[in-house]
Amino acid sequence: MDVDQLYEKAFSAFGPQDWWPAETPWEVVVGAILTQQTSWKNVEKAIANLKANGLVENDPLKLANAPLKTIQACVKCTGFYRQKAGRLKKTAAHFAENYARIGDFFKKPVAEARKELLSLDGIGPETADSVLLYAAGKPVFVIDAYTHRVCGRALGKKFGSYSEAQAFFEKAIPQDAEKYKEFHALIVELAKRHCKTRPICGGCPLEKGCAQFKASKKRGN
DNA sequence: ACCCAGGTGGCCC
DNA sequence: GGGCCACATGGG
Repeated sequence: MDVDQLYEKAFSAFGPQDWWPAETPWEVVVGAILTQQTSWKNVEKAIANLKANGLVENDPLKLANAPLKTIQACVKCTGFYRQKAGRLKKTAAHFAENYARIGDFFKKPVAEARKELLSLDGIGPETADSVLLYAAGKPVFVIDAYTHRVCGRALGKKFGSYSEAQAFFEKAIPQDAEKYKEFHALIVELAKRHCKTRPICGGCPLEKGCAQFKASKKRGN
């Protein structure tokens, strides 16, 4: 199975994912940091907490000026809360200090924006690329643990590094941000429906005989 | 009582 | 460049 087939199969099985629901691009940045090693469910709670305190609008100023303790309390439910609160505040301060509007940052050339994101504490390749794709709308393919897992199974691939995996997908798929968004979401969906840590039933999870796929459909998740 | 979650940075070799 | 570890809460 190649990359196109994987996409088509996953899309026809799951449909459009409408991923990363956020009211503003800045909210995507906040969510991207919070979701590290954490389920999205808890991130939703944390964002609701932040919003209840008026700390997330389409600009980082409020968060940059908020007391650390307040931010910590809001994001506690996402784990690593001392780290995340500090990193959120520092990231917000960076954008507040350097840009009149956060949108100015998203207009920068991808390479430049990516480098800048990676220079911030708490933003690594996946978080940076999530921001570039889902907040800035740049055609950057996001790699996560699921991508490595799913591709190991479905594509019979083993990527040695983040950049290697990213280069593979960006070469295999036309540079289309909407498609990249959908594809990444489908990969996550695909991975979630199957065994978490063990190789899947001997092959592609989307094949008809896949017992786990059937079971997950039955569960309705 | 485990295991896992839409990672990252520091330290070591 | 890769391998381990701390970071921490919430849910299965």
